Amino acid sequence: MDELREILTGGQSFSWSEEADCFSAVLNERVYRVKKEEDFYQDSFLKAYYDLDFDYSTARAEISKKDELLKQAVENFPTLRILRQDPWITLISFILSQNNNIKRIKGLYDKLCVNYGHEVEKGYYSFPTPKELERVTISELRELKVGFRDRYIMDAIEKADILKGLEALSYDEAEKRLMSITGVGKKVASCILLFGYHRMEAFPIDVWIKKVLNTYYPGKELSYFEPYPALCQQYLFSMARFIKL
DNA sequence: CACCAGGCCGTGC
DNA sequence: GCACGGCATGGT
Repeated sequence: MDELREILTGGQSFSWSEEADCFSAVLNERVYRVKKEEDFYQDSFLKAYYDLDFDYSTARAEISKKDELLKQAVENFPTLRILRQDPWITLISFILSQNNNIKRIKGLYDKLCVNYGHEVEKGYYSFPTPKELERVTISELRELKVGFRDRYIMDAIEKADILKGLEALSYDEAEKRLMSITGVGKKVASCILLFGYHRMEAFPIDVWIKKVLNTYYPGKELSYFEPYPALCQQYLFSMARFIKL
């Protein structure tokens, strides 16, 4: 279950909770419970969510050839993948993520669900829609301990319509529109485009990746990671957290 | 006490 | 355009 833990709770999604014998998430108006990779094959929603159509084996082979660190990464996380998440959920999730750590982001995510989402099964709450958050006040958000991100969330709720139609745009144009939301900079935008729109050309640069790039790839251009920038980035992110640079 | 976490904003140059 | 301080919160 270790690798599944990295994929589901390692920082690309905050929807999943680890329970005694499974991982659970409220998505698509119901609770999903999974224990292993194969559990994703049984349900059409989870199949798409788990990105089963992408040719990961070809990508892994190519990425392994690049260098020793990426080779180790592929060995350590043999079934790593980029989840196909809901754009709205990724927008708010990654606003919450800034200058924050994964454990606390998850805590804030859950508070939003319990306070503003709806119960789809006893004790399980959906992530609130823009409409459910329509009447939220900035002071209510501050009480949930989102901190300085309160006004960013407010702006995101107001501008939620920006998310519609981004699929059709070029990466740069979509990024530009996302960055018109206060609190969405280049890094958060790249996470939304990657995890919410499956834009595999994204390369989110956070504090972990900065350390990896400085330590293992000094002077290298990002084009080094072509043609799988997002996957290389995700492998390196997992490695950085895994090996604790 | 310090420093850090899937950063960004506002200001000053 | 780039550098820098501030920012809420909780953990180490």
